[in-house]
Amino acid sequence: MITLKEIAEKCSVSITTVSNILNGKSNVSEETKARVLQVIKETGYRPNYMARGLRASKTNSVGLIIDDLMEFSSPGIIDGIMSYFDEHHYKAILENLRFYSKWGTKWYHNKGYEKAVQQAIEEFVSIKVDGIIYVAGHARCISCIPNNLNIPLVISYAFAEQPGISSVEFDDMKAACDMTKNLIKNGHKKIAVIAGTKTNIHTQRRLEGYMKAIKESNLEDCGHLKYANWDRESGYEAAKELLADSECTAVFCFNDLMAAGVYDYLYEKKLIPGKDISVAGYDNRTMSQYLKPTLTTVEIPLFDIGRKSAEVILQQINKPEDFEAQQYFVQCGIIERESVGKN
Amino acid sequence: MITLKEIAEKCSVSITTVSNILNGKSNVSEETKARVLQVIKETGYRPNYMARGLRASKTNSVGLIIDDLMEFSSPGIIDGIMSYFDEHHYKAILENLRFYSKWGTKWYHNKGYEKAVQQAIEEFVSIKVDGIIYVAGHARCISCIPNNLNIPLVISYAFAEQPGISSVEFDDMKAACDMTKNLIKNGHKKIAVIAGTKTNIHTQRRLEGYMKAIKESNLEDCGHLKYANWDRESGYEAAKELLADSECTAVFCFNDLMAAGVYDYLYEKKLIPGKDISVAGYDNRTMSQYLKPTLTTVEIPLFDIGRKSAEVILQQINKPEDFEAQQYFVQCGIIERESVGKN
DNA sequence: CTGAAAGCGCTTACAG
DNA sequence: CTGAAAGCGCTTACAG
Repeated sequence: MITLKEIAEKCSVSITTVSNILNGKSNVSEETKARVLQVIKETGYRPNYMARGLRASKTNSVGLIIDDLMEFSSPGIIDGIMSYFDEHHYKAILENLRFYSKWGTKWYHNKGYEKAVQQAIEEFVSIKVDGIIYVAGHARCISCIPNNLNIPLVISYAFAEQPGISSVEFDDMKAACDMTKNLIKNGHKKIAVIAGTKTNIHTQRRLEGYMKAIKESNLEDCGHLKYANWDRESGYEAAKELLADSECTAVFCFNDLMAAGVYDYLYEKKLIPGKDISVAGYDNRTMSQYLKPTLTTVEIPLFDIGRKSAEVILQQINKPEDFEAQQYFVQCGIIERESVGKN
Repeated sequence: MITLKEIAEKCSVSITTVSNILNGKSNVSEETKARVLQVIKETGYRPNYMARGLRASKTNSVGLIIDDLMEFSSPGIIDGIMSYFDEHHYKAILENLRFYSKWGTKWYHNKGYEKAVQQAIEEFVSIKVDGIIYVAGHARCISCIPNNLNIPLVISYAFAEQPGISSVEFDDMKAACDMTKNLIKNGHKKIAVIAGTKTNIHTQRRLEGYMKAIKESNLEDCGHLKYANWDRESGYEAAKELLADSECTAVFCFNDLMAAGVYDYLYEKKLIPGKDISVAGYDNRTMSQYLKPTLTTVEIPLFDIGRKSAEVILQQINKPEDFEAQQYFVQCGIIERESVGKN
């Protein structure tokens, strides 16, 4: 591997000069600059990242802490982050905590997870990343970020308990409100809800959005609400209890998986989604367009959440003087497909 | 950040001694060792990664080059890699090439992609990773790895043209053979095939496996074969042409997406998969269990491919003397669901 | 505009 | 068993 020193020798200048050129300092004559740049190009010289990092304590890398890479939201967010990093020449170092794989769907009830996050942060501090993005597996208030952290950190897909830490989420409440209004616009007045787990923040925000839409449309909440636990089976069970003999003409499921469970129930009853009863989902998972009929759902802007997170962390790294912690919200879209019909 | 030097001062020993203890050298008395370890623990000292890397030119990190993180196979493979790295205290640095996003589904016909891969390799060499894993987006013979590469590299999900580079893939041929035999075991003698694109290696290997099963079962190839391009629409079109008035009782689709297209066609014709005609898929994508009836398919062991790739690269890094390039094949499983019935 | 020198925090022969 | 010293490849005041 060719070094700065060798470049300097080849050009008969000092290593200081070469370093200055590499770092875009203006105090070098055009003539030497051109000559040195030429040699650098010819030799294919690339600066030693470690040496630069050690000396300047700036590594152009940020650590990504991922609750679980296999969670449906993770790859999209990371993709967004990396597309931004690529453009700005930053590298991402991955720490995949694998919480779902290790501890099942209820991992966040296991307080051990907080220690794992803290260890990951420590690890990244030790390897001297310039900043950290914590990509959460689901929305929640995160309280395990050390208070004395002296390195930029932003939370993606969740938010921090303490002030001073930026986060970027999607506008859950607004999207639920929009979807409910979409249902109402289609003539539905009694809309059942299959929510997620009761204490979950997604559930709370979506419920709030639903209520807002009902209220703003001068309707009354029909009270047909069931809490379920986000999976297909629980959606099926909830549908069974909720739709058996209600007068609801539509069901709003707080995720696509539970909507699939509703489909299972309707299928059994020989009822057709979008015709006999309208069904709306949330998440726009890939499977939602393979359901028959296709599922009307809320699209979560994962890529944009990632991009924004990357933008925010690089701003905090490179312009710390302008930094001010904020909670950012990215807007969702409504994907209209076949499962919602006119009433 | 506390340094080695400070630890040494606190313990009144030399930094050499502390370094030796940290690196598990045996030439230190138990007494000093215990004392120093105690202080290290108390202070929460963590070695500076950059300094260690610079001096020892060993970073305990490997670069992951990903064709496209959004490809369905990528997260599972990466998850497997990282689970192994976690156990062995290695870090992964991600380079997401985003080929599908940038250049569409035909990116590998665009020779520019090879340059991007080479740049990514160069970049990783420059930042001094200990090794590189190239996670391909689909199986193929990769010919753009520099010959004079003096850093371990293994290919995951594809293989290298030149000798000397290990790869780990899944046993595509065997799985296709197994699935075909599964169909035959269910009494099907005329099995149509909806293959992928003609020159694709997955297509070739799966076709080979299909033929092998036909031959070993003393059946004759019914000749009902259509090449399609892996997506749902092409599966639909192929089904239309292939199943219109053939005597085939089963269709083997070379991926789940095309199988979904077959479902679309059958749905139109009011035919039921698994009853009127059997359908088999390949990939075990999430959506395959949301199709109705659920799809019988081949499960690709993504996690295991990742684990194995990680194992192979660490072996090559840490025991270069034992290294011998090999092409590894991980076995797939058959997921039997509802879309294949008795004939 | 240019360069000599110190130093980032470690590891590694080497001497004792 | 212990430590002084060189050096990994850079950046950064500082002097000229």
